[in-house]
Amino acid sequence: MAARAGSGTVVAGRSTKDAIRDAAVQLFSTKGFEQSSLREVADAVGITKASLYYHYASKVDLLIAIIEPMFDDHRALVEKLDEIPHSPQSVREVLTEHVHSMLSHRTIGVLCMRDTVAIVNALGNRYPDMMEMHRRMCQWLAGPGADEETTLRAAAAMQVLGAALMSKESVPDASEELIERVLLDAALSVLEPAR
Amino acid sequence: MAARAGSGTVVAGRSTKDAIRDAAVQLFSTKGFEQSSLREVADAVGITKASLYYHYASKVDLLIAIIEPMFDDHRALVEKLDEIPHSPQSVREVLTEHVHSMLSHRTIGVLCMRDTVAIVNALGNRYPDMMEMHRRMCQWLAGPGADEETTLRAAAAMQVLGAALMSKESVPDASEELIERVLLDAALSVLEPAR
DNA sequence: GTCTATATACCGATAGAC
DNA sequence: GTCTATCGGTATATAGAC
Repeated sequence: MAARAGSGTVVAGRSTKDAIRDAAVQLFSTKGFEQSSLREVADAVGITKASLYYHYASKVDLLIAIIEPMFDDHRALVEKLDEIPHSPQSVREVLTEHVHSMLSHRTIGVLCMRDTVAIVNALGNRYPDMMEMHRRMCQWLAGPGADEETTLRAAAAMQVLGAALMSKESVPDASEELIERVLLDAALSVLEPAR
Repeated sequence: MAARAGSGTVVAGRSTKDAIRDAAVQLFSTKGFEQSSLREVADAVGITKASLYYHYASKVDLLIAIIEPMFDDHRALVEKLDEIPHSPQSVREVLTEHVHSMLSHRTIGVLCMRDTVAIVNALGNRYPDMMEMHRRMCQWLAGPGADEETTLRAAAAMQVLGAALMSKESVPDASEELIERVLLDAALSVLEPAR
């Protein structure tokens, strides 16, 4: 597939399939998954809806292509947790890995954070463990036998790391190193009880 | 179904209009605003879609009836900020008022947090300042002339307070007093640079 | 206030020509 | 790979009887 002139907008080196995914990320992030029609995605790419279906079998398949890499990273981390003993050091390591993983998926961050219901609705059947993963992460973070305050602090710490997914909006020019350092420190301080 | 004097039919002390709103909150929170049809809302109440339109002029009007109280509280706080000088004490007071306000709207918390894009899309024209309010709050919290780290810490602190809106999921049985105390302390610790 | 019935529009998805 | 054309379904919203 080479670059084309006229109404075609395919850039050399980037396949139509990738262009569709990128346009969909942009659209889904601003308008939401359900609020965006495949006709709008196709228009943004410069093709028709029928052509889009040549590359993706369904709207959900397109969403999966967008979400799956981040989802796989998150699952890989969560499934390790059972074998990691809960200690101040391991907490720091797990949080570091998590915030690092989130930063590497920043482009789809807003989509994940602000359109969660639609995504869960669309992918809930395909990934039944989707909801449980966040819960397991919070639970491990709180530690065994955690009381209500500790559980709440763990949930709040996860919220802090969620700020990484929206850092393109809040601090667009900040380096990943700064974001990782600051959010890790912030999350750790949330986990500590009042001084 | 006992009719009462004046306008409005009352079922067990609750008007049909209120019943519609409550059913919509429940449905929108679990399925999302756009994924929920007015037919589903009407079915949950036990009326038809056409009857629902007698009480609410449109789907967006129904959403407004749900969201507006929280939105008004938030705006009232944000519009005071210009006159509040930035000090450790005023930061604590503003955060306290904000988390208190959020806790009082916990029933629509999940809807606001997990379906933001759909809500902004539906109400964006009606409330143009919706997006800006969060930004102004973050900016005030960071203080005048804030650098990137401080700005990021302010955004993360706001994320922590957002945990209040999902506390029904994370710590269903916790008291409002506990949640308010813990999240306020957590948010304040996020704002402080590394020790 | 609630109903039945319907207008109108757009959606996801498919068929088949080129 | 991309197109035109269309199917079947469902959505919001309305009209008018009771």
